[in-house]
Amino acid sequence: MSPINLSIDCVILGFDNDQKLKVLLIKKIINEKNDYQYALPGDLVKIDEDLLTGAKRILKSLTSLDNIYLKQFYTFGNPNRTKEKKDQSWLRLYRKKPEERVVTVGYIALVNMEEYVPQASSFAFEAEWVEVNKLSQDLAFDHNHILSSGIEYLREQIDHKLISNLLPSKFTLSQLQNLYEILLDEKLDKRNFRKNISKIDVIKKTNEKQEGVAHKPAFLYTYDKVFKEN
Amino acid sequence: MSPINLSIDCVILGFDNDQKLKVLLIKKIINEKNDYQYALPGDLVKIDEDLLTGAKRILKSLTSLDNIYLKQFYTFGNPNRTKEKKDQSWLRLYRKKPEERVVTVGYIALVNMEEYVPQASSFAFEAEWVEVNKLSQDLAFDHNHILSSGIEYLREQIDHKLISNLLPSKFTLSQLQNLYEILLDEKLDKRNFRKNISKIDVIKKTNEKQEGVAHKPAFLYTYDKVFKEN
DNA sequence: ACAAAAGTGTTTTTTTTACACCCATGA
DNA sequence: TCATGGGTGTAAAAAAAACACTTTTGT
Repeated sequence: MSPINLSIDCVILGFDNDQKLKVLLIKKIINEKNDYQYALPGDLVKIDEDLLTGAKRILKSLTSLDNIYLKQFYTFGNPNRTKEKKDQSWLRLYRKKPEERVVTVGYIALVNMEEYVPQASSFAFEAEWVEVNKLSQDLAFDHNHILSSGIEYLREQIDHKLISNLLPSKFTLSQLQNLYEILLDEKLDKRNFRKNISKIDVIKKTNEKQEGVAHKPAFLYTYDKVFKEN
Repeated sequence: MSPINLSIDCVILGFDNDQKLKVLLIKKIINEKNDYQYALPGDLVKIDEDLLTGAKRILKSLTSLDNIYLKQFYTFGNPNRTKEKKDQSWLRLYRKKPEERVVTVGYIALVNMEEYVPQASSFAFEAEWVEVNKLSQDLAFDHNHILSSGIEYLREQIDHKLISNLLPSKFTLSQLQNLYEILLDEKLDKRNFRKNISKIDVIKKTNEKQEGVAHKPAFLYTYDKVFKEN
């Protein structure tokens, strides 16, 4: 039985105040003419590394993002997922055995685009935020499918560990509501939203307020320290 | 980079009318003295087989269970998950490279113990239903952990595809309620339960009734045909 | 003084829970 | 006729949804 390669692909979703959900993609050179292809940051797992450790290493090596909370969401094992013509060129350049099957484990994270600024390295010659809604249907391998599975996973049950990673350490309730609205893709009522948030005991109000805004400054909130550390 | 082996492990939960949740385990011979070890049915994925196809093949080859709806729930990749002493003996007997790392994808199913009667084959010399609550803490590899993850996954959101596989094609609402109570491990109110079920549009009442029972016969219900086929 | 976002409570509607008796059958 | 599980509705409580005005700041 010949070997199956194992890789990890990271769905990194970014958010800033422009109301658009973005995904972090890398550009990969696929031939000597410097043609490129967009892909999720991903690579092979090392022989002795835990999957989560691998996910963090790969993400850092391709985009320099570090200290990100990543969560496994699904494993993609279609035997033909790397066999399409569009993908062979890159595989032949970078993989010792480009014809071999690759099963990939999907990890997801949310990050604050202002706090985490990606810098391409390794075989990524660029790392770029792309608006999810404007995404063309031609990512590498089955990455369009992996991306939509990741987003779907996220919407199914909002995960405060993921969210707390995205937000700055102190944030306003409007920022949080904004994020929910983008993730859920629906408008929420401000008063009801605040009632609900007040029931979440890992979110705490601080005494601090926004500064330098041309309106009534909002109180800042934070995720419980213990919660963030686990 | 030396290869990573990929396997699949199946958490098959069984249910009959004795009110106990059971898991299907196989017995594996671990040495020449015929000592054995309990394990979840699982084996290596073939080089060119889809994960779901592999899960079905492996389950069938070890227990002869066929035509089971299986669902992927998590991938377990701790590099030491097969490295414990207790597991080396079996690995040396059956695996070409017993020292190599194995990442395993967990699949889960629910089956009707009366309809699906396991028969051991391949390296399983027995296939046996074991009550989950009475399970000793010494399954092969990290299978205790995989089993509890599977059960937790199931409880988090009841999946009617899994449930419809478990139940006979026609069932009473008491059978269904019984199943919910075992899965959720709590008593449910009969009237409220029926109100809720009536809102699930893939569950349909038939005109048929139970026969040969020493009490008022219950109407039989069924999952929508289209639903079962997808 | 004005523009901009912050903050705050009450009523209505919907959903969920609690609860008890008669019915049809086989033994 | 008795034991067994089947089947049904309503009221109370809890949760969710709808809704508008005043406040604080910078310009």
